[in-house]
Amino acid sequence: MERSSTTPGGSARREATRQKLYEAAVTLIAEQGFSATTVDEIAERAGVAKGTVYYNFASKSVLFEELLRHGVGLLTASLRDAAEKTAREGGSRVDALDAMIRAGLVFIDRYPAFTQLYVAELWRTNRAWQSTLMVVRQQAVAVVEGVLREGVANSELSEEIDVPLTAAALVGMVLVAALDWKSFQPERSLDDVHAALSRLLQGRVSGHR
Amino acid sequence: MERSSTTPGGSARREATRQKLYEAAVTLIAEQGFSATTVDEIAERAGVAKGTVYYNFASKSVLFEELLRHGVGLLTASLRDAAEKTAREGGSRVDALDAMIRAGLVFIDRYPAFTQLYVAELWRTNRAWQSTLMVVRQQAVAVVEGVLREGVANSELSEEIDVPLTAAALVGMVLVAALDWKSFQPERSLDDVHAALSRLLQGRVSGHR
DNA sequence: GTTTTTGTACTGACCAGTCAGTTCAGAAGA
DNA sequence: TCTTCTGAACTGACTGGTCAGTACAAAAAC
Repeated sequence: MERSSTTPGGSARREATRQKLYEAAVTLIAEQGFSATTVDEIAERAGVAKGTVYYNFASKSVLFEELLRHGVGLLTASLRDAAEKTAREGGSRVDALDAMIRAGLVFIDRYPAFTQLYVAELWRTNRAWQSTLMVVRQQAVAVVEGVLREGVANSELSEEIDVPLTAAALVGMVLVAALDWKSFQPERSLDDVHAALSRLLQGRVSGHR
Repeated sequence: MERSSTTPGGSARREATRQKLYEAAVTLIAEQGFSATTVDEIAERAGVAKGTVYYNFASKSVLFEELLRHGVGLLTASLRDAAEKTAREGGSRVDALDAMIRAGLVFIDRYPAFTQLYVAELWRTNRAWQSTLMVVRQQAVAVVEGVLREGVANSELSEEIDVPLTAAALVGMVLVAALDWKSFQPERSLDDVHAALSRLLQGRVSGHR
């Protein structure tokens, strides 16, 4: 009997196989892109037969879509956690943003391939999984937007800021800086990178003022 | 007689054909990715025969590499212009950064497909044109780094900033915000977007201080 | 008369998806 | 405990289609 959808229930064995396939697919697709990655490669890297891929997923693109959902789920949860923890501990909204920057960096540090793949596919148009991507993007950005809005509401942040645009810009700042970090100067520490971005967030770039 | 390398010289007619091919390729690859775009499609969209593609470029990936070089050349020139113009008019380095943000937005506004494609390919590893990308990326980021360094040198900017990382973060901020603008709220004006990013750059996000 | 483009046809490699058959893990019976 | 049975999970050779790149003769363009 086949399943092949977003099935939470499933034997332990099956779940393990799916996990192996996710891991194989994420690195290969990050390196080469979706179309340049063959199902045979994914199966080989995961150490299973090609048929197993199709036993577990309806198609190559379904595998990819579920991979996306899975990964962004992790990211969103981690951002939300960071924001809530800050709030619980009585931090300001700017502190929450800062904590989210760090959470983003930690995520990218742990799952660089996923991040790479996400960025590469996010702005493509005319692709099968377009709608999935939109949903999934909105989930992540919405967390940032939420904190910005709260900050504006309690006038901790200027009410002139453009919430959606600023949220996108912040996400972009972290994303690109982190990918650069991983690609071009991987020896640096997370704290280092975090400090640099924090400074930018809090406008401590200019010398005086 | 064949040519098919980075040939600056070439008849006007040939140059026109190449231009048509660039334009066709850039939109198709931005939408679908490199591997999912066929040479037949590119030829058809450009309104030329398939043989013409191979008369003008050695292969599909050579066409793509030259496209990259061509596009980033335009961007780099435009950033440099903005920085120099500001300097000539006696603006500060922060003004120069602001002008470069605007130049970046103008570029993305004019060549959204190229930008999309560039972002999608930049962090891929294991691809044929990897080295081309590295060179080309460095060209663009170097312009921003240059201005930051000058700012630090004349202590207009804090000497604690991390130049390469901050440059990457700024580029990312503009890139992602602009792609979001184009993809999700294209009705907004360039000035609007510029104002939001400018505010972020100058730390005018917090309400007080 | 030389360069560039056209159009069509072709080849050979590659690849997503299929399917008939095999293995496995654990339940039911002895 | 050991055997048999069952359905879920997995296998890998195979198929049909797609596509990069080639070939080339004839026509435009310069």
